[in-house]
Amino acid sequence: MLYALSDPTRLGIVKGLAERGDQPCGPFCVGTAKSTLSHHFKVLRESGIIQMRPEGTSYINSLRRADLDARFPGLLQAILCAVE
Amino acid sequence: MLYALSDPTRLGIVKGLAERGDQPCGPFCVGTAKSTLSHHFKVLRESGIIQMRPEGTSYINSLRRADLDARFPGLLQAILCAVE
DNA sequence: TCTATTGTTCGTATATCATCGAACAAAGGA
DNA sequence: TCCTTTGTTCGATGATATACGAACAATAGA
Repeated sequence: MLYALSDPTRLGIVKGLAERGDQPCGPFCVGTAKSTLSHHFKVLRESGIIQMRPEGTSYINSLRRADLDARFPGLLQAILCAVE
Repeated sequence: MLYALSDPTRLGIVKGLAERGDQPCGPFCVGTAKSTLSHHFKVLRESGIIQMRPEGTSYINSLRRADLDARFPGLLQAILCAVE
């Protein structure tokens, strides 16, 4: 998990989801290739930090806050507070 | 800082310092080359996580808990708790 | 002075990672 | 049916990281 969040792009995604709520991948696609973003979302998914659910023509990403708090108590919040 | 702690070797060093208190590099030199350890200690030092003070013929490493808590409140503790 | 201990630095090899473009798959709407 | 949108997968590439041995510097002690 620390590895997943040690990349600035991925940390930015997590921060964005925390601040602006669930959203698809699109909004993060600024200045980065689609395939690169897809890779980062996959890393976040496989490390259990986010989940994607299909909705209409796209997918909605959301933070798995409850799961993370259960496995790493306080860690996500500490990281999000420190990101400012 | 997340990058520094995302490496298992470095996380092990930080955990060792937290559990067993200040100590030189030597005790961590099991199964890893001296130069490799020196590199990891340097990364930890440069990211502000530990500090080294000369003492006799060697150096003593210590966690910079106060500084870390000031900059990233609760983060170190959350990580150490999660490491078990 | 000589030797041992402790950690650093250097050069190098290997592995991993981030990034990209292009091609692809799935679903909705015209 | 055709086209658009959204995201994935597949190489390939360049950058970065990890790891090692060997040589080095500084210090303490015999």
